[in-house]
Amino acid sequence: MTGEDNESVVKYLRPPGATLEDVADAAGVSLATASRCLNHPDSVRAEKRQRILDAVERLHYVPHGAARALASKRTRMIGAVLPSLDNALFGGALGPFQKTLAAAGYSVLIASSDYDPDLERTHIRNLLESGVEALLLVGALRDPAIYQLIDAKHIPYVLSWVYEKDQHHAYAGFDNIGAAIHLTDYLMMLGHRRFGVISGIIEDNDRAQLRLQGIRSALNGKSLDLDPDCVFERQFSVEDGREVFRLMMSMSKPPTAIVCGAAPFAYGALFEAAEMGVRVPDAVSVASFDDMWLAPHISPPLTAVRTPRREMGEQAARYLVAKLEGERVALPRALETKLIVRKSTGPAPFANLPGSPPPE
Amino acid sequence: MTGEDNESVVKYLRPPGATLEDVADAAGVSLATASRCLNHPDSVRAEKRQRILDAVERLHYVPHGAARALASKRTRMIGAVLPSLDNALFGGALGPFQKTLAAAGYSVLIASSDYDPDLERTHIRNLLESGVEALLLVGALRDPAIYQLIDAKHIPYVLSWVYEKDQHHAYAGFDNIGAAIHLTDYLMMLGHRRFGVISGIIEDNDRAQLRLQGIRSALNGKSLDLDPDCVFERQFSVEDGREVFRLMMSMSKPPTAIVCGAAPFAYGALFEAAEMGVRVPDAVSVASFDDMWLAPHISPPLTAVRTPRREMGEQAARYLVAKLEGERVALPRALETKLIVRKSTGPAPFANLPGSPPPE
DNA sequence: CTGTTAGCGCGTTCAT
DNA sequence: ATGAACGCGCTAACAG
Repeated sequence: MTGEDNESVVKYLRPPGATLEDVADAAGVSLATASRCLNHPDSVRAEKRQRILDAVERLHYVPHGAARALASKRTRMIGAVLPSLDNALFGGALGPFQKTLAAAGYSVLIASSDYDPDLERTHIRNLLESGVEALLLVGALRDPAIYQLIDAKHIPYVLSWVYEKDQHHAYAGFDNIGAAIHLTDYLMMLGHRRFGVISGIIEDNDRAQLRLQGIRSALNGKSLDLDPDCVFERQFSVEDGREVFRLMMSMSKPPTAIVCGAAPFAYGALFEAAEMGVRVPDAVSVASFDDMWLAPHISPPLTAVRTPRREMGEQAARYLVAKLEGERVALPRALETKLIVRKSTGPAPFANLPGSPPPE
Repeated sequence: MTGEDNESVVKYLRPPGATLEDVADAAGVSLATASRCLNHPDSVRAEKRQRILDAVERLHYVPHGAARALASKRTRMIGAVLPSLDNALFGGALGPFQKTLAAAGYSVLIASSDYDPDLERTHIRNLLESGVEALLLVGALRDPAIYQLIDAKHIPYVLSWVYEKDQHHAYAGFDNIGAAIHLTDYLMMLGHRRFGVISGIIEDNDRAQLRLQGIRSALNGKSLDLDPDCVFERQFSVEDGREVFRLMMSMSKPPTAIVCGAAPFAYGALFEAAEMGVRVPDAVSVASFDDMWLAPHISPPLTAVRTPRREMGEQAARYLVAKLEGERVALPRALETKLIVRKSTGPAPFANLPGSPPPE
């Protein structure tokens, strides 16, 4: 790429901006006093304080974060590694997370893992090196070595999008299994017995695993099984939703209810249904995780599980701040999901009423 | 504390985490050599290098970012202040931005301004204090004092989402006026003469200003005027899009073409049209900025201007990295927008062919 | 190639 | 209330 000739290596050097010492000199006080003035204003006589503040203003003094961090052992930075930044899903948590932290005086360093465990590990490491005082991660499933790495630094972290009752981690999340069971139960109550599932890629994604597990569990509870042929694993995309829907409808015995592990799948299914002339929910019901802004507007309006994205971001932020401020805080509790029933789900075709067994 | 052999007493007092000195000791080399080993591996004899790397491994050594930053004057952090993180719009640039930077060894500190200039100023200041080596901002319109602040630090920055030919700033953006003109011209070519506009809040938002300006300019080019009563300024939301659409349709002389400054407005308009039974594009055409994933799927598929979000993120990242690496780089060129014509736009009702004046 | 040394800019004891 | 001095952990000359 660029030349290796050592003498022409251009380095980035920050031209010396004003330092606290400059400010101190300009104000005719000692470095120590200037420092106090900025960090503990009350411990400095008003008169000098004014002089110092004036100098700060005049010299356009900006504190040097690294120096401050080194001396105080505080960076006031918090890291967040999310699977993706490109969509509204994780942004829905990241925004509030950042906002809450900013209000408390913290900055946030972000990185996206692209659903790649190795990339995530790398980013976590880098964030740790950058000196983040805490971490926000998504999901709990990762190499234990990563947790060791974090623990070795003794920094607090929160796992979002999942929740376990154990004490191993702090969670700012919800019960994926429970939500999936709830959704599936609702569908079964409508008479559905044959289910189709469009899931995200299971590997390395515990949210997807848990949701699938919940669906199976609910089915088993009614002595039903999830036909493996009816479970499709795809990358999150509308197109894949469309494709899988088409696939399902072409089966000899299509499912009467389709559960989508994420919103794009459901949108795709609904769009494809409209295009194919398949009536939803008359011919087939479609339900989804992640109630997003589009859900109430799409046709038919989508029945979906609201995942508490804003709440996760805020709760995670509050928890971490409390931890960092040294407060004794309890582990956050599970956040609620809510099944929002709209028009994309209805009674199973030929459904018997609840109570009478399905025809078989 | 019992059984402390004198050797470990010192360490005991130290904060968690091995330091480079510990590594050096453990490897039986000097601090300097250990440092070199990590930063310029080739300048250390293979044998010692191995010993050092082993020690690093064994002690779980993690470099101390702040210390490194202080000594090297490099933080390898880049800041980004976006109006919002909650939606896919800015995420569409942020993701690629972060990815590109990560590949080059940089981390990104983010903050959302919520379209609030004061908040933005605060965040920029904080990022500067945090030691970011460069900045990504959205739009060019802000208090000159902010640019002075940034310039005082001599750090490079890029303005995204807008583009000007001047040399004052580096842009990773596109020509909002040109895109708006192009879109409006297209609509006029279809015979439209009476336009409605749903714009974002103009104040402090130059993208919105520019787009409106472009629409006006195109109209003026055909000796037409934009009726002030047909211009609505709203917060970006589907609901506002719906509301404004309803308002417009209830006018005595409704516009035959609606230009939306952002996607949510267009979605809202289309949803509301469907609900009201207003036929698009037969009764009214709807077009929008920001071609997003939904555009091709919504009904009718939305005619929209594709804004180069990914490209902006990548170009901004590449430019900043090049700058920071000391390369002589030209200011980035304007990125292309593209009008994607779909089914939401069509000939104006009762339209005369291009050339013959509209009935009046 | 390697070790010694001098800071980087600031917070924080200590004295006063 | 204030100042002098030390050191945070590391990089980058500078010698050897």
